[in-house]
Amino acid sequence: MTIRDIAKLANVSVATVSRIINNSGKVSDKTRLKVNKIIEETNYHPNQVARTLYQKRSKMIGIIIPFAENIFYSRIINGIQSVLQPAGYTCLISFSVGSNNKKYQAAINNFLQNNIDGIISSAFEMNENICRIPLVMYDSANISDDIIRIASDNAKGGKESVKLISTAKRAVLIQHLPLSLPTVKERVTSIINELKKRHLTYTLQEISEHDTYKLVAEKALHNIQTYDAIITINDIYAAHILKLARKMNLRVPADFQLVGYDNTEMSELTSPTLSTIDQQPELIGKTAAKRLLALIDGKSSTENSVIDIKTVKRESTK
Amino acid sequence: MTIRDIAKLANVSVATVSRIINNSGKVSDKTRLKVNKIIEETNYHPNQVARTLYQKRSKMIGIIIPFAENIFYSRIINGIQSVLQPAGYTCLISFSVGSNNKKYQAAINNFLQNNIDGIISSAFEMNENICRIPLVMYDSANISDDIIRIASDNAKGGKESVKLISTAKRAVLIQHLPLSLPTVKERVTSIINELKKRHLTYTLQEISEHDTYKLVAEKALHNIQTYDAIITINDIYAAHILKLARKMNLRVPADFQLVGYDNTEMSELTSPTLSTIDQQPELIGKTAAKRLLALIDGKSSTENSVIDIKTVKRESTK
DNA sequence: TAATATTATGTAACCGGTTACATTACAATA
DNA sequence: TATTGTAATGTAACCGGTTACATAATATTA
Repeated sequence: MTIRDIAKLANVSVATVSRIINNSGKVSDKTRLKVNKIIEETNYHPNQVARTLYQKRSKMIGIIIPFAENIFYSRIINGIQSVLQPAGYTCLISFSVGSNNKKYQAAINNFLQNNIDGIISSAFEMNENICRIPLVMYDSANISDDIIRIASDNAKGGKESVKLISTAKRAVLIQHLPLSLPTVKERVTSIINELKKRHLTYTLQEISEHDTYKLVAEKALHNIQTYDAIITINDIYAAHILKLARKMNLRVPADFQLVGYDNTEMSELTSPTLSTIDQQPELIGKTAAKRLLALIDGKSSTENSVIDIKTVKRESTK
Repeated sequence: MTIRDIAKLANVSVATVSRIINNSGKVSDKTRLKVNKIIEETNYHPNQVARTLYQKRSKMIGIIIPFAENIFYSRIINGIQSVLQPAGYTCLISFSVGSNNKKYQAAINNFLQNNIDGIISSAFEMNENICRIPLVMYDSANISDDIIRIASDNAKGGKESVKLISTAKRAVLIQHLPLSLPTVKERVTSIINELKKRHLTYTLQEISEHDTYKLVAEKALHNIQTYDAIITINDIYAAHILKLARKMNLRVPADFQLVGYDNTEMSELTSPTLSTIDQQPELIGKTAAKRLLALIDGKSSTENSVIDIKTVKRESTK
């Protein structure tokens, strides 16, 4: 069933049918009624592909997600979708791109070949093809002033982590992923500043993404008698530290305080429950989508959006 | 940059360029080299939309996901993507469809309008439009013999749950979502069969999706002195029960045994760690994608795929 | 060398929409 | 009534690919 079939059935031209479908141009009420009735009866739905070909607008947004199995990104997607779907947009998603540049380029090319209207992407390589279409980045570095970046308030997140364990007397252990990751850099810098301001000493311990949770927990507790508190990478790492601490008969927060990150489901299920920082990923996603839609409609500034974090005080800190 | 531009630059016809791009028909080596060089130099990529319009094959698969924030579905997506992406397919995903039939229909219509090549969907309403395109279902009822269904071995999952707590002397409490959900029905039926076979008594307790975790935990432990074991809905519910049990000074598995489902990250982080059943969602996703590709290529039978489960024995059972 | 088969290339229609422009119908005005 | 303006509708080109069919070039065979 095509627009020409409808036109024939209604004894009008394709232009008239198109006008009715799109509510554009002048059409008499009589004709509109007649055509709409036939559209209804035949359950006709215009083909989006044909539309896209001519208009170069696909009503599709390309989304790049580094890791599919990470709940943080799932929540971001949830936020994105909650804005895009009511606006009539569909999501073309490339998962598990990780930091694989080849996969990244393949995903972008695929988007471009499908006349995508815009891209929401995490960390990302510059490419002249991309810059021509609306782009919003999340969870990545501040690459250039021309590119909108949606990021959690990592500085505040770091500062609030320190506040949670501010009663520490001895040194604080900071576990972190490589500082080459911009979000990590921001957070750790802020943690250090706040510790210094409070005249607390600290030790940095860099963790590789390839280290097992178990190993990271062992590293955390190896010299635990030296420390009063651990600020670790996120809730999962924190939960593994708690597990090992239990085995070692260490009490939290009596022997040491512990701070996670992300406020995942498990952070309120551990014993003790975890103090943590909520990045509000749904809000990150929503904001990214809103900014992108504004950009597509040509009415957006290029300033970045910083998403507020929420401090969640629970039992693992004093 | 279009195929006509390339043809002009290379002094050949569009047909020749098309043949070269698609490796179809006869082309002399000389011409092929000349054209490929220009394609390379201009970084030309054929437009997928135009292709799709003519061929009615979009190289896109529509995926319906009920809940974006559920890690179980994230893992299924991961599995799907790991098969589809190397095969050159892109995923058009509708998240958070839940059991909202309106959203469901909208998603399907959107897929059809985009000339999608196939659909991977969870629970789903019949619709004459859909049946015309390749479809694979997961996590849903066995609607009809014509539709391929990929499902976890719920019967085995139920049976293994019982085996985990088989030392129980008193009754077993079974918490479950409404039996109108086909997967729930299968599992609970199997649990009951296995309990009967072992001459164990039991109580069924139906839980609503809208009940809070806290409430469900309270319901679970309300008459706990009556029970020796609880088989609950999944790991999250189980973890909440553990949390409340701790508060009530109940020991697990000494006072009662507890079985979760899904083998989520948190199941090895609780104290005690949770015995659970792994549905292997990545495998479900992979299988669904493979079956769909076979169906698209017209070389698939309509028989269902049952995905094996893995029993994970941990500390919450004896 | 002419006839024929084979290979290489080109032309134009097609996919199913949108829209610039042309045309027709009808109402308003002189 | 003739003229002009406006509303309604129609025609055909266009988007950027693919492919059936036609034609040209070259190789093979008699």
